[in-house]
Amino acid sequence: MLDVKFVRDNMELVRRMLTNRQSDLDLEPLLKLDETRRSLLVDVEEKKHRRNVASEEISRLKKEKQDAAGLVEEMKDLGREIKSIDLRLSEVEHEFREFLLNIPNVPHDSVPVGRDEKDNREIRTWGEKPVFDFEPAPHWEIGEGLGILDFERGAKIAGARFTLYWGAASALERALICFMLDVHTKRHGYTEVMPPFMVNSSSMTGTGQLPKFKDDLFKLEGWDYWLVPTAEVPVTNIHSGEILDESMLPRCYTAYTPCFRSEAGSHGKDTRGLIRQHQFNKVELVKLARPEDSYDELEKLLDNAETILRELGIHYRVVLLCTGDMGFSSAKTYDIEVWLPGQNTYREISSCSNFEDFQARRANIRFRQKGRSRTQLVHTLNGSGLAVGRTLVAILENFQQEDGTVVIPEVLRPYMGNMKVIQRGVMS
RNA sequence: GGAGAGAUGGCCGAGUCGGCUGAAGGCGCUCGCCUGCUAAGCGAGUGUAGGGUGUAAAGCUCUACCGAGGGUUCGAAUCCCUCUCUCUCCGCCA
Repeated sequence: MLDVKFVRDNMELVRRMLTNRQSDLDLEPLLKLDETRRSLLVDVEEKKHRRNVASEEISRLKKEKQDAAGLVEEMKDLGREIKSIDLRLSEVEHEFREFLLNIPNVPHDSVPVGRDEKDNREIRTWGEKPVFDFEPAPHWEIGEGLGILDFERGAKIAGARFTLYWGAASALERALICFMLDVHTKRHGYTEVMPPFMVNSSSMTGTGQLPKFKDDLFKLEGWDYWLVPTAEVPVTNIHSGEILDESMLPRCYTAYTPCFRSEAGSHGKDTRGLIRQHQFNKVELVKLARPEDSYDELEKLLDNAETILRELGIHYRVVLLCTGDMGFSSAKTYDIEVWLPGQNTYREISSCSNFEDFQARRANIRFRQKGRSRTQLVHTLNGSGLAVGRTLVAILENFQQEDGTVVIPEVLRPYMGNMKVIQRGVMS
């Protein structure tokens, strides 16, 4: 959520921002609502003041045993007026807030202006595409061939976009989670948390999933509970409504959670394999930082996420998203795209963003600086570190051998009872 | 699921028959004084948000907030209703 005062004072900038984001949102209604809201506020507050003064007067008169009936009558009328203005005010305020909640964040100056993913800017690459002396297979063929990924039964148990892992695949998934958490906690200094996997509407609004992206979420019938689409939601909201001490910043949290997404609007896209599932595992990195540090923290967070792929020895590239391709809440986003030889393409495996104070204003996360009386909003950041399912995909495709087996990266072997190669399993 | 107790400022904790209580008292914290050092002592200050005024900061001023929402009343932390959360006991359960 943007600050109204900022919108009011920077109309041209905000309009340009909306154009750059390919949005045709008209800001006029917002200004109108803001004006109405403030004039009602001035009116009702003045009336409340009068009432407060009169109430004291009544109390005084009564103490002195004098007649206050006239004043009481007058105040009855005033009370009715106040009530009706308050009612209108709350309607206007609600509408006003809804509008504000639907305006996307302003991209940082360093973000390239562009239409779609074709205008994203490649920042760097790491490693090289592996060379095969055979035709590399896509992961679904490898997984089914080894008997460790069972798409048919996943669909039978739940439906499309659900997969059953067997044996080495589930062990590998578990190993990846442990490995990632260990790297981030022991080497990068993050604190591990395990949050609720369902959250309420207020948390979803805090990080920006609601109200605009309701259709992408799974909601529990009869409850104000939503399945988390990413750990970003519960973890960023850990400090919602709190005022932190400056000495506590930056806060660096890492969390493993499953993620649930409806994938509405992507019918027919990535239907094969593990790329686009309704449920997948992810290790997330979340930071709360001082505004002046947040862009340095973003670079560090990005590097922390890249470390995982470097340790695994898998080729990737880092891409800076352009204005037209960025997420709604983000001010700047880097995607890490991993190389998938079986599909001859790069796929997003992590998205690292600085939201500046956009989420903090919604979730009301502030901090107090020594020597300053005003509280300030923190900056929030997050990134995948990494998407576990897609990492498993990358391992299968990058380390596959001609006989259909897959070599396990060195760093994961201690987590898998020193298994070196995934052989054909016992799916039955 | 059944029975009961509670929710007040950073923390503890008072709020009488509704009125000058944004909230006593204590602790903590900040600044100053005092003191070989430390401890103790003394003095002052110490919530958040929004609006108006101000070029801005400061300041001044108003409004709201005692779990949340609604009601009664000229006026509610205080009375009434609904909800949420916490705690205790019983039952059930991984």
